[in-house]
Amino acid sequence: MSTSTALADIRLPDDLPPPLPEPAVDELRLEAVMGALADPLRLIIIRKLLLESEAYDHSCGWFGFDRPKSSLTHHFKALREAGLIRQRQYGLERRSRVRLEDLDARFPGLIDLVKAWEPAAPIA
Amino acid sequence: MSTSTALADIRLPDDLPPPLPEPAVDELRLEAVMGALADPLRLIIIRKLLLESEAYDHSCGWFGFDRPKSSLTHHFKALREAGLIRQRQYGLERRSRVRLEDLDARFPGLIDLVKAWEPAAPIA
DNA sequence: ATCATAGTTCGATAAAACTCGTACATATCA
DNA sequence: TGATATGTACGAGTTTTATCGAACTATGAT
Repeated sequence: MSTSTALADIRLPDDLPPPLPEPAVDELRLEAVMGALADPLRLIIIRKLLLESEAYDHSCGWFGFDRPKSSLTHHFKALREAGLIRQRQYGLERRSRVRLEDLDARFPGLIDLVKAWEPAAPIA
Repeated sequence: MSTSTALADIRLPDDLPPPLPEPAVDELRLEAVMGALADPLRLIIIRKLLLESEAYDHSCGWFGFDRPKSSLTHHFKALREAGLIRQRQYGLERRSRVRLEDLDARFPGLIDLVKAWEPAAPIA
């Protein structure tokens, strides 16, 4: 769980770009999270991040959705503002990851529901 | 878990009024369930049924919401059509219960999320 | 029969949310 | 410097959802 010393709990900037604005853990609201997951495309996004991302964050394009860019921006923003994903700017790309620890802390079991979900129909 | 004989597993009509139209277990959709739970009032309904109902089904009025009746009809219907509650007509009243077994079977862990939820503000 | 009760249905309005085109901003690379 | 790639911001059109009043239905009691 922790590294060798207690001081290791002080996280250094870690060289990562800072996350885009997002709700803090204690600001996460179940109703907002549910609302964000009420959309099939957004469920696909989260599920794909959970099942197929190998420890890397992924840009919008990685998902391969055949949708206008402005639509994708809309959905990724919805996920970020509900607290489901964290986004960081890497040069041109804005990469996303699921806020696993935060979600597990506030809503244990939620992530498993998304993992187990099967889309009704391929949505692209 | 079971009663004395195997034949007891054949459930007799049980003298209950038939449930209003509802999706079958295998028709339950996570996105629909999430959508139904994205509303604070509907979360309150489910949570109150989970925590305060002593093995009885409860009518609309039992909840004590200060809202027009047509609004309550709307929300109870939304919950029923998403598969979260089962409703039966008892004379004048239409009593509701959470579809616990069905939800546990399809979305294990979901109910616990609602149980643990705390409303941001009293909604009435 | 009359009356009150519990809830529905309909219709209108208003507020959100989704979808997408266009224009824009910025980083990377030749 | 200019071209390209990733993604945002804004705005319009469309759809969905919420809210609520008013009229209605059906049950149960007096």
